[in-house]
Amino acid sequence: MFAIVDCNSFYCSCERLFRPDLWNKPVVVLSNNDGCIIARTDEAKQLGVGMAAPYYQNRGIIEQHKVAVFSSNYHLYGDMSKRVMETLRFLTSTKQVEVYSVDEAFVNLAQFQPDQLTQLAFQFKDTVELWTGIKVSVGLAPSKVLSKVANRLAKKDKKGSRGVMVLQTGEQIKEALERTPIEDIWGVGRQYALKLRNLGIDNGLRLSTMPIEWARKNLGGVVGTRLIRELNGEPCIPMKDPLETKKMIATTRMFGTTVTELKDLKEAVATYASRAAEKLRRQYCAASYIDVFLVTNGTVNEKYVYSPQTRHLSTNLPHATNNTDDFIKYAMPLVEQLYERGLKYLKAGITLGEIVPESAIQTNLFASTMPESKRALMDAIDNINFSQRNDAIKYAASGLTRNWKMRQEMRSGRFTTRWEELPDAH
DNA sequence: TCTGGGGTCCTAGGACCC
DNA sequence: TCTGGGGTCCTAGGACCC
Repeated sequence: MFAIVDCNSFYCSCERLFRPDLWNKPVVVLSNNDGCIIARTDEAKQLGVGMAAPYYQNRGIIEQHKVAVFSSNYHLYGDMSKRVMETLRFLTSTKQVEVYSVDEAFVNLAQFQPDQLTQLAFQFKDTVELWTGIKVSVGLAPSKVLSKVANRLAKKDKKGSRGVMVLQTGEQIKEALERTPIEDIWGVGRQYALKLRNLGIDNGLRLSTMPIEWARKNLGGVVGTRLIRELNGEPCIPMKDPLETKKMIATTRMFGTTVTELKDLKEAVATYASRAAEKLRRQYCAASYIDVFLVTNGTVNEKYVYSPQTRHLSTNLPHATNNTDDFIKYAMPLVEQLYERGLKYLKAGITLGEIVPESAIQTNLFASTMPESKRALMDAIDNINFSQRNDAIKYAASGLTRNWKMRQEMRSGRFTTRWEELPDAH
């Protein structure tokens, strides 16, 4: 059996922790650059605020109903997420918890008896809420896909289910699948939902009765066959090893305003390279492949139409590294080659690939390896930047003025990770 | 003019997830 | 005027090998 524990409107719940006056009031959180709505509470949902919808399209409703609006505050959400995950590990064991995303985790329950499960599910919920203040929904079932089905139903009917749904018997599973529209099945996205609906397959139960071979042909091969099996209670998606490292690391951002100058693009990419290198060092890895991309949108002379175009270039480094200045050194020429005067730039990003453990860096005979002192310097920069403020120390290539920097006009305090932003108690 | 039957590795792109 | 920022897995097709 598997459990999925999912935080309710996670980003909004984090904001409410420090704003008790917003309890039971509509709240939304915006994406970087304050572009889209990426989290909303039930109250905001009921007002008709769309998910992942551009902010400006919902501005009318938001202002009319005095919905509280926050820019995203990833320091706060990241820290609260850690606390939730630690609680789950405490209740089971480190090895059985798979952090699936910032606000949800799978828990492998193989070690528990069937008659303990319902009580355990409530224990997860009550303990997380007591220790962190974050409300969660819990779904339990024989496979990961079914646990997601259970979780969704628990969330939909918070009063009736008290936030917990356990699917153990065939009857329970059947009924739950019948109540789940096809597009709400984990693994069925927009394309497949359309295809399935056209075939008259409109809920989870119908999909579960389709032949495996049909799924292989029509739902993405192996992925489709796994989905059908999971719906039938056969676990096919294993728990992920928490020690596995990422295969690629990317840092990309929209610009706060339209960028046209090469200098600004280079500053932005240098900044993203620093950030990506930090992520790499945090998992004790090194990379030898860089891909830089720019997204353009028409020319400076044309009138504005939203039709973004991506261009990218990559290069292989002579040896794997996790040193920020190596990445900047190799990324800058790529930016220069990609740049074309007269275009408007919306967004840029960098992806690092060919990732290997730091300990296994294959050094090129002719390239000098990173000396000890260099790694110590990187560690020092990371520590200062984490404990003080971001970019307290940065590379000159990242620029000082940063015209392109994203907007974050409504961000709350970093209450749990910055001493100077600790909330006052009155 | 015609012309086997395997393999491997790589890239691009689709589809999905949060 | 205005549309996020990450990731994963899989397949198809081309190039190349013997």
